[in-house]
Amino acid sequence: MSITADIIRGHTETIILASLMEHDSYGYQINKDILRKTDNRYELKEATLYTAFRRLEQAGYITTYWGDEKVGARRRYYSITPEGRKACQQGLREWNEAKAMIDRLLQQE
Amino acid sequence: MSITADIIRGHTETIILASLMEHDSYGYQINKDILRKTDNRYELKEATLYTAFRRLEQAGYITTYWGDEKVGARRRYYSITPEGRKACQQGLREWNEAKAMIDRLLQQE
DNA sequence: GCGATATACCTTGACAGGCGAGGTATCTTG
DNA sequence: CAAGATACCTCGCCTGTCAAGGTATATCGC
Repeated sequence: MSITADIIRGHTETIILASLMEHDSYGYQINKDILRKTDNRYELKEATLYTAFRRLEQAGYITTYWGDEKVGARRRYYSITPEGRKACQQGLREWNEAKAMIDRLLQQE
Repeated sequence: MSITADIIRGHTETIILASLMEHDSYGYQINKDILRKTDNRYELKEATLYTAFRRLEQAGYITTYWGDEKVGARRRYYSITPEGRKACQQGLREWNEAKAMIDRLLQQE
């Protein structure tokens, strides 16, 4: 188990949604953005990423379309829905609440 | 899935160890302490709590002994070991790192 | 031209932690 | 004497993660 594996668990979907709040994107790019934002310290495993996409799609939080790349590999783009935006905000609220709670439990003075 | 279920996941062990850093305690008490510290907003499920104790014991992070209660139900006390203290500090470091990372990913300005 | 590497997508099956449901026993309070 | 609090425990399911495997295209060095 990697350092951050289980700690991130449960935030994956919110992290993806937060990334899509900025603009439509595709799997590979989203992961590279995460890597960049964390100074190369973290990125999602591909299997985790793509299973999360399926869940988010099923939940109606994202929609998908194929890009029309003339060169290079095809890209499947994702777009966040209004419900997804709500879920993202909700996830953010929950994160802040949980963060305060865990901080208190771990007694950080 | 409750609000904090998956978010807490992975912190359970550190939370228990942090509680035992203060003083020896027993399952029921630890959970009530957690409940108190979170203003009645969170407590571990019993099954989660006791399976975590087994893992921590197996890992050598805690030792256990039976209390000598004259009245009431018997209590199994837990005591943190030096290795447990190290693990707790390590867990705390990881939490702080992960917290900063997630905060950045969720773009909280 | 060819192997390596990067880009870009995907699925399967195993694994581990959380937890619902169920169990035991003691003490207190109405 | 029933109900609820205290106090312990296990079994088996569920769900998210991820190692391992797969596909295809483009680029870069030799």
